[in-house]
Amino acid sequence: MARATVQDVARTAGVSVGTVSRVLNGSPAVSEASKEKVTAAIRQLNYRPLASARDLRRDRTMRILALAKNLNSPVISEAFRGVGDAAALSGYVSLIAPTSGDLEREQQLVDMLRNGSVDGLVLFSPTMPDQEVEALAEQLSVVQVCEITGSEAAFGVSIDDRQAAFDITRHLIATGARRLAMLGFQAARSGRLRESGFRQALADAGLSPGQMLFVQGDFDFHAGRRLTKKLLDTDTLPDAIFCGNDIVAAGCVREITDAGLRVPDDIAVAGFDDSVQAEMCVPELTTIRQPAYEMGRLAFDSLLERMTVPGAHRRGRVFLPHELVIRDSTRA
Amino acid sequence: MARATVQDVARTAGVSVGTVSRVLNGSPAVSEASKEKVTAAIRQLNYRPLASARDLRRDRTMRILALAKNLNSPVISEAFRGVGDAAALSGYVSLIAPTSGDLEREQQLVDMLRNGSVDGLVLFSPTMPDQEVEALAEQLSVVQVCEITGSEAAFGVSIDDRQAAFDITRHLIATGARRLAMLGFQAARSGRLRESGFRQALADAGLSPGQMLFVQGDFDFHAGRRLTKKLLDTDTLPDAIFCGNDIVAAGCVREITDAGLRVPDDIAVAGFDDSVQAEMCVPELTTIRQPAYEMGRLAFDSLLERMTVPGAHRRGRVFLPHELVIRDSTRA
DNA sequence: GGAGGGTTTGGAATCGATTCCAAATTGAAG
DNA sequence: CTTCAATTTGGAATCGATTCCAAACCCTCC
Repeated sequence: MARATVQDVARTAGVSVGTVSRVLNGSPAVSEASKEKVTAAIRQLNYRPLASARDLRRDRTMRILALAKNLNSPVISEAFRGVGDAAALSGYVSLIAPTSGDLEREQQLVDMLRNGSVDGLVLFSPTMPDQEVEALAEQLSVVQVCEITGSEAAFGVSIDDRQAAFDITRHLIATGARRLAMLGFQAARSGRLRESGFRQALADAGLSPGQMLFVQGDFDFHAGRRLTKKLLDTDTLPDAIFCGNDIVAAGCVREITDAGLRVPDDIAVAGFDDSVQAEMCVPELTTIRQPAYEMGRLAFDSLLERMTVPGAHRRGRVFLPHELVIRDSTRA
Repeated sequence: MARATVQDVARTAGVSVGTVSRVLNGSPAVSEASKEKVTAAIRQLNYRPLASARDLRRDRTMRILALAKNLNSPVISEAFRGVGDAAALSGYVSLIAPTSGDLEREQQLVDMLRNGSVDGLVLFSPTMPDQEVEALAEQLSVVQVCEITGSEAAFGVSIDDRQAAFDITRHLIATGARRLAMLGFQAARSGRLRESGFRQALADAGLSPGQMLFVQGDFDFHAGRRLTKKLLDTDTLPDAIFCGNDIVAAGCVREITDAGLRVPDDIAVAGFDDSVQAEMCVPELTTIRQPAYEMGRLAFDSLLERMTVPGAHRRGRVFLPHELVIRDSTRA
């Protein structure tokens, strides 16, 4: 049995297609009698309006798409929950797709916005250069969350990564650390900002940075172990290590512990993101909490305005407050 | 500037819409001269075919949607990678959306298949009852991965959860355990199958199960701690605990360690899934590895056949082999 | 130079839902 | 019983890309 159309419904209900459409869209200009006939016919034929026909005519889809390198990240999945909940309140469906850092796949997904498959786009961790993000946001409905461009040309929601790294580094120094190392991720802007905040805190305290190690590939548990091993193989050990996220910090702690040293007594370790891994770690990690859910909500609100108000193009960046969460991995 | 249409392209290129469409779709029946004019016009107008118009005419979208309660699960995100890679090879875009276990939201997303917003659906952890899944699969392109219905009415790819739980429990017994407890999740079919495998292994060894504790809400780290605490508060301690996944097992290990007991010497612990958390845990977890990526690939292949071959409706279940990964949390 | 083959092209019809306009119906008021 | 306004209805036009059919075109060969 083929799909029923609005024509079929009109025929079985004994009314015109106009009336069927009016019932479907809750127009008040329909008599009670027609409404019942149409509703009955719809149920009888198991009719659903075809999305492509409706989208074509209405020129919108009520769908948005979010893109991230990777869906595992706890911050991103939480932020996407925020996007999704806000979207649902306004009748939008939100979908997400991983790009795996593949530029070609990212382009293919961004094309879904260009060709009208979705009404808006949320970028969590773009692979394309900042300039392209901004060019895209210039003419289409795009917002950024977490990983945002350096300029004010587009719109983005994030925490102040530089300040957060500065805060947590200052905490490390306050607990007595003097030789501080960092395990970071320079491929992302947020990673570079965190590096910068780290350096600034050291400079302010009159200290000079110890070893700065940066990952090339995945910024994960094994990378954390690998880099820490390299760190421990040198003669002068650091007394504190700042890691760009909790997972890497967990790898770091693990490698230190396996080497027979103690955290935080011999070496303090700090993470970033306050993901569940921060609590799974032994000792539990001092870290930075990001208001990810709220960031997602805010991003959708801005996207909605962009999609619905003609000519609205919000620019600039919103930085939500982060929180320093102190746990046993850094207590003196 | 409004969106350019195929008409606009035809006008600026000085050809007909038919020719433009032929160029767009790579038809050979176009002269080199026309092709160039059209390509130039397309570039000049920055033209992209509108998805809804194309989808309407072609009666397919080249998009599929995957649904899961939750995107964090490492097995699901890996399986979805498999789906996505296989889909990309066939020119399909694959998207995913979390349902949060909310029936209404799930229905809204399933409607995207019903109304032709996508061509196929991959279900990872449905919230709707099995019967509805099967009714849906009966008439539309749906496949299940990981969490599959009990009957052969629909199609699904999974491991044999019962057998896997049986295998790992037998391993626990082989390393000397005699009083075995379990932390499980009965809300999911896979959870019940794992429970059944666990019980069977005990029965085969002539043992009777110790405490069987089941979570109500989230099956996460904190739930693992909470349940383990309850377990440790009784007078007769178990000498091995089988947990329904690695995260819960990590919580379990943590609670045991915090209580001053040792894993595996006092109590052995086994997990499930072989996620990165199994390696982050101290000691590292004995667990079951699922070939998640391969499961996803296979599921897409079947979905593709269902979507493209008229009348094809593959039924039944495919169980891929799992692997028992033995680590320090259970070594004698 | 013309007939016959293949190649290329134009343009109308189509997909299915929405919307606008005019026509039909209803109801109330006189 | 008319008249007028308000309500309800039918149906054609529309959205933009694809596809089919017929017409136009180009060669080649006799």
